[in-house]
Amino acid sequence: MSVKIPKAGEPVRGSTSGKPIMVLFDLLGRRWALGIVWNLSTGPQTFRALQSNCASVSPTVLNTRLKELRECGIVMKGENGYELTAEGDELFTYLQPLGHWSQTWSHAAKLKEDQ
Amino acid sequence: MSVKIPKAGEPVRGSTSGKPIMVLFDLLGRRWALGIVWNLSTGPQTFRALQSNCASVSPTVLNTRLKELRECGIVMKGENGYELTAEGDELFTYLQPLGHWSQTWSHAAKLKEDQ
DNA sequence: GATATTGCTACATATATTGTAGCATGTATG
DNA sequence: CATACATGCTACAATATATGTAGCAATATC
Repeated sequence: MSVKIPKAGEPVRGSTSGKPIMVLFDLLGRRWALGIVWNLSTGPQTFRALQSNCASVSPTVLNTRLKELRECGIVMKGENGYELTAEGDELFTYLQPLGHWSQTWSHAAKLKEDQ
Repeated sequence: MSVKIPKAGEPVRGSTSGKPIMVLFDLLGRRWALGIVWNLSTGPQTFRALQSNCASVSPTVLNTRLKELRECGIVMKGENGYELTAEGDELFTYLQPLGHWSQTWSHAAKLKEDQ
């Protein structure tokens, strides 16, 4: 069974629009996809390194995600293992602000929980 | 069976760190979560409206996602259906640039495919 | 009080993810 | 050369999640 990889301009999992943003969301809305991009932002990593940084990801899924991300031009295989492409790097710059936001969000969530 | 909802500061699905960004990624890395936030950014929507905007989402999953997003303070129920909270709105402002980026990305992917 | 719309729940089926084992290849070490 | 270790996977069973369809209860509309 081959993995369905979202292609630009093509419908994705039921979305008949094929809107690029929905294609992207479909890709990133798979387990560990965001985490992989995030982890690779600090530089190339071997398969095993990624595996231990993405805590509980199974090699099966890691490999599947890496395949998908490679086919979509976000990740590539280099000398030192897997790394972000120029595009992947650009994507990361848009993801990065979420790091800071998530902290304030998490803080707010905690306060609410403590009430 | 209750849905495990990521809580700030708590470990998530095997990630023992509980880093906020990983908590957020765990939440957003579930099917349709990103799409729901995106769709709600234009204003409140009824359950059924959301359902038809998120093409193939099943009511089961839509309801599960909405519950999760509500518990995490990103979505709330208002007079006119579901809508983003102030925090959700803020999250969206960080997501928004991805809309434009996804278009150039999709374009690049197409060119590559055509070679 | 009949009809329509909305917000779901139920449930069977299909798909995705996890967790563990382990193999093939490459490189370093005796 | 042998053997030991790391790396990049694949296989596969068990479990969790998502889809698709049906339909029900509650409210609004005629």
